[in-house]
Amino acid sequence: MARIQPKILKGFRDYLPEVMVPRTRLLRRIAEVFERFGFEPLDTPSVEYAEILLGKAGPEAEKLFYRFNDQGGRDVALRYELTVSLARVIGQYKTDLVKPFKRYQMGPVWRAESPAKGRFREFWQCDVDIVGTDSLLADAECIAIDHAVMRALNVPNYLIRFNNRKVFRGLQARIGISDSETMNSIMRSVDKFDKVGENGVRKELEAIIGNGGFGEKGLETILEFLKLAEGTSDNSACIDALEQFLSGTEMGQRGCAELREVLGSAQALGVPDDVLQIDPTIVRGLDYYTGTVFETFLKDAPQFGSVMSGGRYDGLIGIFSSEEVPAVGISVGIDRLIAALEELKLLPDARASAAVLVSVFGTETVDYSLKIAGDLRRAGINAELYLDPKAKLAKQLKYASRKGIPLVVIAGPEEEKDGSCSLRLMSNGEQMQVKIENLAQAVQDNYVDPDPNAATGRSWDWEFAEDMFDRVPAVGGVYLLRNAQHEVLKCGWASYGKLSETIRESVSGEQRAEVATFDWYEIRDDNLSQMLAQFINEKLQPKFG
RNA sequence: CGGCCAAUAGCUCAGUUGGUUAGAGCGCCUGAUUGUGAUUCAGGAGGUCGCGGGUUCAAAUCCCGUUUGGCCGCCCA
Repeated sequence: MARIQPKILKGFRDYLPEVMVPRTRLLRRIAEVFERFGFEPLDTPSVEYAEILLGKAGPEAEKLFYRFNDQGGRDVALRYELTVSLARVIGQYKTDLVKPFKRYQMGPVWRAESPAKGRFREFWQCDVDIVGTDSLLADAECIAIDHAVMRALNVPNYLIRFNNRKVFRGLQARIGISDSETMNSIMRSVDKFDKVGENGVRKELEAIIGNGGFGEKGLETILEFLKLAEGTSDNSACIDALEQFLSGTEMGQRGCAELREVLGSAQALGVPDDVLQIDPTIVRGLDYYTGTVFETFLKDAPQFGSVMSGGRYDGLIGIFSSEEVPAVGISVGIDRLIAALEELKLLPDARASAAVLVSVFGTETVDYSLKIAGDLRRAGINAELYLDPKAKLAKQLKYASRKGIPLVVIAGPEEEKDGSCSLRLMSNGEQMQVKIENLAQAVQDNYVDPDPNAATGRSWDWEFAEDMFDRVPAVGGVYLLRNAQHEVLKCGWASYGKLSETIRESVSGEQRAEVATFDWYEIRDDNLSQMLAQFINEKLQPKFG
């Protein structure tokens, strides 16, 4: 009988464990941020009635659906994106949902288009939306979420460029275009500004002129408008310039007022000014955005395009409801983001779930190894047991090495005799003898989580450098500053969430040169933190008091 | 959908006027006096040369068809 060839469909992918481990960590971290902002998860079926999913998709988009008849002859399709299902949920459970409805949803979507580099037929979307409020605070929250996600993933040098569609509508009024179809194609062209540059946009616009709607003068006005923000990093000056340019158009004035309000709220939420940039060339290619729009770029990897983007779309969610439902949301381009982080070497290189492999020396000592593995697991440590007691030790070590498990417990008859075991560090081959009652502690002390974002609750010997502070999780507790000789210079404490900034602000300019490293310990009780810091200061009498 | 290119071991590929039993590197498995991995040495497994047809004494090699993959364009973001 002929063997069936193992193969997968074009445009579909396997996620092997080595890519799945960092991927799920990343997704989990993003979900944590969403939940920190009070969003709940939602999931919906991947197959729905075609009439629902097709929604208001035009005949062009319809071709891109995986659509078929099920065994009962129903006309169904695989979901094309997540927003339509959200709209259906809003319409279907209207009275049950608390408004504004805040949900996040991560899952695969399917598009029957031709696969290309970075474009697949099955890929993940990761959406977070606020439905049912037109408050601009929601828009500002979205920008704050964007910023928080980038922070949580440890991304350096990102820029959130944002704009407001109403500003563009003001421009439309200014030029005197009334046809919204023309305006949509103009926006699609402008959206390519980054990719094709000013001249590319000019060419595209010239092509549109042929179809009527606006003339040479309008084209120059558009290009002039697009360059308003060029060279300035001062956002409020930028808004002023836009406002002046669009004076006399009601929509333009409203757009600028919204921009100003969202910017102010985002700043008040703690988004620093230098990651935010007003940019009139950001319009998003999709037709349905109505207000705030934004995109996020990595300055160190701009070729990947926007890794996270979103905006307000007040007309879309209401298609299954009787009234209009305002909404604002973000979509994380998870595949792009992973590709970009990989390029920048920012992906945790964790390949194994296990922190430690418990090897099995031989059939006589199996139960001893089983006990050790059980103890480690009860202590909350991810421990893998080698499953073949007859395998040579060399083979077991090789197994750990190939899987990227950093620690191996070796427990033969010699160790069993005195209730100990050997703990081997695969990174350098070092081995230590440990009593089994101390093993869990020893594993914890020697396990370096490959994910730099993992909040371990305590950490030692962090280099006292500017970029490290951002990696201290938002917790409270006690910290120690040390000099190059590892002597304690200062001990302090921070209340919940303030650890990072407290450490940063704890030394004066001249003291700073002396500080080499710092340690921190998470403590959830401020009183306890304070007492502990006081106690340490009394005991050690550190130089900086 | 249109154009160009490719398809030989798990992976990357060599194999040239058609000629014995199709090769290399990497990877994988086993071993090098029995308690130590990613280095070294020895050995081993693994291929109907994408599939179908044709030309020929003889095809991985030449011809036709077909399928799959890649790049460009169209489309989509």
